[in-house]
Amino acid sequence: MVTRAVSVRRSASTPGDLAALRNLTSINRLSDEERALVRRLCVFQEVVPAGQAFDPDGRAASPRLILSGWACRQRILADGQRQIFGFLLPGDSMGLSLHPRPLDETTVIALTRVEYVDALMLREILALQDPRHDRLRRALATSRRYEEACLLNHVVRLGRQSAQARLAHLLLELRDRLQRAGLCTSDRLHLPLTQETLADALGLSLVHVSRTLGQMRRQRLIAMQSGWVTLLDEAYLRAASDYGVDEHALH
Amino acid sequence: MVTRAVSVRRSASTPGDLAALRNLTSINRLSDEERALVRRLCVFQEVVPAGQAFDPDGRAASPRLILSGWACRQRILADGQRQIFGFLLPGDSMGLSLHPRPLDETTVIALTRVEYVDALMLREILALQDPRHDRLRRALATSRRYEEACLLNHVVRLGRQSAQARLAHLLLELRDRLQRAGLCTSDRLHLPLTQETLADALGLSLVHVSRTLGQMRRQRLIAMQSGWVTLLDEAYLRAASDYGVDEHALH
DNA sequence: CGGCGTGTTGAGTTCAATCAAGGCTGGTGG
DNA sequence: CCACCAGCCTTGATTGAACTCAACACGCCG
Repeated sequence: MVTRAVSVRRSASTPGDLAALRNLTSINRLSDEERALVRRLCVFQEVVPAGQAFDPDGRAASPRLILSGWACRQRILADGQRQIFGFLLPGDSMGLSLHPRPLDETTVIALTRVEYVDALMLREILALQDPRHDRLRRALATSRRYEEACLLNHVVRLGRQSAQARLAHLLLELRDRLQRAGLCTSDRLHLPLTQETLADALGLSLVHVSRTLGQMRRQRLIAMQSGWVTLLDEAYLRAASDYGVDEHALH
Repeated sequence: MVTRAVSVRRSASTPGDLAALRNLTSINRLSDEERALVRRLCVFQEVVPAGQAFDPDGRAASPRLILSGWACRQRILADGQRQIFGFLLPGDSMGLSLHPRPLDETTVIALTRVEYVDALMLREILALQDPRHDRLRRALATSRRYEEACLLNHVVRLGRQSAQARLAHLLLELRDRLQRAGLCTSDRLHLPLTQETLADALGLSLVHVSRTLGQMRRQRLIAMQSGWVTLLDEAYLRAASDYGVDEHALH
């Protein structure tokens, strides 16, 4: 049970903003003005250590923009089981939608140390509908739609795919997302997730994830070392997991 | 493969509008003016026979309000398997959101004969942001949020629940939705779904759905006859499927 | 009547869960 | 420095849940 307060650290330095900017601009080129706006936000930079919940006290759910690190949306069931709905990567936002979404009500947990900026002010600025911020607003809306599209893919994985297909599909999706954010190459990604986390996302047991990954390694589909994954046979992985090229075609 | 054109029938009579109105008003009381607006829409009433796709040609996805009958959102995988994302009941809408959502891009299939109204004009009217239509707009937004909340529940079912729990959970959810719409009592609902449809929604095989339902019948948890389901032990079903009372608390 | 869609049931198989043990690594404290 | 522990990963053995294949029953309809 992670219920301690979020540790806070304000800082004028902006080490992480590049990642976030890259992600946003890869979706939709921003104006200099918007870029500067995002950069100014980094005054509100804060940090959550790994394993800790954002908004531990439940109700707050203040909007945030992730600069570095991984987080996930999850629900804990009555019997203690966990289901992960999706992952939040650098450049992703939470709670920024002007129209509240159920996704924004889910618990968010930091999987690694996460640097983020409080985006309360950003939300207020965007709510003004200033046309100068159109591109930024649209970029963030696209990002949210993308998250929802990933949720649909997640349903398909859970409902209709084998353990190996689920893993392959998720790896490809994460690779695509990281690559958009300029955070990985086409065949190699940093995956700071424990196998237990993968299991809770993919509806599998920890043990079976370990076995399946081992099997994929032996089949030379992937290679893993100290948190880095190499996709050795992307064509096969795509075919085996029914991963479409156009799945994420959003405008 | 269902690709024939949607059969169209215009009619001035409005037999189905009551259900839709009831559903909308149960979420948020409408003004007389809004009620009249919805009723006037019934000029655009049309019908799709069971098994047919809405927008068969792909790209259209015109907005609609379902008056009677059941439909589902689904995706067909490369190997022919089907995954159902959720069900659309009388009073539910599709494609009405002003901000396009991935959910609205999914294929929608009529599971029974479906009466609906084309809501293109309604969407245009709502886009005007006329404050007199505030309640209606909010009711529809709530309905969309509800759909998204159901999608999250769906993920939990698929990821972490047994066959029996999945069925129990889904039955309770459908009961709640139908009851809101004034279309069923607290313990008895009309379920016009084949077991194959249930299987494709719950990520199970047709055969296993049949077995599990039979088992639930033998355990006196439910009773079934000719498309009607009776929940004989709601308390047990709730507990066994971890179905929360407050799961659908949306404002 | 025969065919089709749907539901049921049995037998055998497969995939993934569970239980259990051990290994590796990194950190902590004696 | 080393002993110890905790967290994470791996592997084997066993169990169990759900799948597949197959046959058959039922109602409906042309």
